[in-house]
Amino acid sequence: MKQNKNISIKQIAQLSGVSVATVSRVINNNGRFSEETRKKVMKIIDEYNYTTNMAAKSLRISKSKTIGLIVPDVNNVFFSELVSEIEKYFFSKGYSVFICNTNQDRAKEKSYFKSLDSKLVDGIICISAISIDPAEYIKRNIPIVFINNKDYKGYYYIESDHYKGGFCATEELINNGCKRIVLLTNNRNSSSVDNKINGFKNAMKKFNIPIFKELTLRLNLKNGSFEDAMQAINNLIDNNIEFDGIFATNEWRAHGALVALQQNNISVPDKVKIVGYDGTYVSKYCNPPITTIYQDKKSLAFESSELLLNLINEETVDNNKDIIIPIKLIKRKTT
Amino acid sequence: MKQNKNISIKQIAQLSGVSVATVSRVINNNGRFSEETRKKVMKIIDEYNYTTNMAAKSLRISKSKTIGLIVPDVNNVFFSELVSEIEKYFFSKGYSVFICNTNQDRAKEKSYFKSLDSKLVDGIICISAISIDPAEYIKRNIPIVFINNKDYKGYYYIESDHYKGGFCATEELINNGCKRIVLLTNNRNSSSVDNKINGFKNAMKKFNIPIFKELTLRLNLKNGSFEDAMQAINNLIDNNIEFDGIFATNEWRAHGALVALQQNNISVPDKVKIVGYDGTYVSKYCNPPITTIYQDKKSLAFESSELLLNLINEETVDNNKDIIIPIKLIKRKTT
DNA sequence: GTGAAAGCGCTAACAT
DNA sequence: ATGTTAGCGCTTTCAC
Repeated sequence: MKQNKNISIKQIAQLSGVSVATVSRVINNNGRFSEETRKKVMKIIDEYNYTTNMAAKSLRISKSKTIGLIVPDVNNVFFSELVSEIEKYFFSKGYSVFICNTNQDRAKEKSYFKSLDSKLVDGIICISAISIDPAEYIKRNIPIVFINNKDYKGYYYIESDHYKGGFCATEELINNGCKRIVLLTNNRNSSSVDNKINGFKNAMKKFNIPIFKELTLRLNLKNGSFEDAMQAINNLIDNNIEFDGIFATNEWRAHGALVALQQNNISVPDKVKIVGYDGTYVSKYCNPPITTIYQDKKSLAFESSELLLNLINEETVDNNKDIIIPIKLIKRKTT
Repeated sequence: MKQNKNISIKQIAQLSGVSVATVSRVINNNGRFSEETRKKVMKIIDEYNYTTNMAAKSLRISKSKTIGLIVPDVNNVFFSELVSEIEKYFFSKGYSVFICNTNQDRAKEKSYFKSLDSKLVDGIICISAISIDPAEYIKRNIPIVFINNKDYKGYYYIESDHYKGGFCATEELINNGCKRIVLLTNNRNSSSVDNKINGFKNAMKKFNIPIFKELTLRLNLKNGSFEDAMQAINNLIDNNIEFDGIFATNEWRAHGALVALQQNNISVPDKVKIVGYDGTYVSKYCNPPITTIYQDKKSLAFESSELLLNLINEETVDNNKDIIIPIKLIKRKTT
């Protein structure tokens, strides 16, 4: 490295005695240059430790080797696992990723769509429970892939088999003798929640177990899933509402429920059984570990990343716009 | 919005009957235009829902309204809390952030430095245990701020008071009667680990408690902190090495130790006391909750973000290159 | 207060 | 195989 300031193609051209076009061809390996010139040019490039100015390149080719990743909350393990897998994939392909945390805030999400568009990202992966239709905010024709969300038509989406997830979770409780099952979920209407609930309902129906209104808890997120779930279960106990099973649609809720029961000296799984959802370390390392529905985060991340990259590269893509990833039940100590 | 394709300043100029220079002045509020022209121009801008092409702007002004955030592993709560706080801060200032997960991989970190440089980020925040001196890979003169790492000279850094953290953790164990204290940490030599260890040693010295070599466990990260810590503690037990206190330098290790003890029916805190480090929900929600040293993640994130932004804006910055954030002991059920 | 024009670093069409 | 050149969209200097 001869100097600290970055060098441009123009200067490389001068230093190596060729034209800028040739330098560009060498750099991008576009052919139409001799081996000899390649060496000359590469020598200078190495010597000066040249790196391309991506702003200029992006401006010129309208691609940025950059994607946007929209996520409700990196702070939640389930999402952070997806983030790290997606980042890993795109890093390996030479892309950088903008992390866009929405905190379920529509205005923020909107603003991020605009900003990603203006920064010329080549594509977007959107993991978001409530989200908005990007079409209004993205002017350029770039691909967008949704994870666990098919609320908007016309996009590609990848999701876990939430219907089956809801069904299996419920079935597990029923198979273990539960008759009064609490559904512990949020109050959002999104395809993933809907599917879990449908699975729950159909399992209940199949085994002729009644669904009680007072046991159907659709929590409004206030203090975080854990605290809200704890409080909700405490409410049931305080009001002497009986229950012997809990299906929680994420693991913070499952864990909150578990802790509430323990604090009230209600034995798990003897008196009450619990099934959680996601398959993160929350259910794995708590005490006792919680039976859960495992979402395959690696596949979710891989399939969506690969699909997005194919769409970016305009490779022919399977016409099926919906990829469903199987879930599985992990039996542990709460059922 | 009249059309889907994005519109350029040139077209806005034509549509509003002024020059591109004037449009640019209006957009950037640079003065030297009349209120009347402002209205004319803004009307077209709104009508066509114009957004600036950041690649072009970046190229021109050599700034991108973008920062890089280098982090060992978003998947670890401690880091993800920092990430989400930093992202929130920069979003509010109109910046986007590139998430760069290094997984402690030097090559990846190197590669990210280059790529961030070539994408014209305006600054970098680096949270990284082992890291490399960025100077070699960043050609442009942009500010870089380190969190919890002062291994490289000449940069600004923000860190928790790890010396005091190590000291307080150890003191807490000693005050609770521990005589044979296990130090459970990693085998990296970084300023933050060194400081924790110094705090540990000085506390031991102050109270005249001997440090035993067989209790000084500097783990090589293999299966994750939790698993490695579990195994290390199991090793001690299997080899009949006595101990009555554990200072773990993060909470996964503290939790792993706790679980290992529980599986061996060793009562915590009766037989062995544990103090962890970081102050995430890992120590808060496990059973029993673990006494820990709390790092103020919000302050860490805020101070480093604000400092970086000031440096980017070339505002005069306190000459002190080292900001130390106080830690505190959170007493819970394991001491 | 406004406009013309240069140029940031790059690619690609066209010419040779 | 190589060079010339236009132009991506923007800001900014300079002239008026």
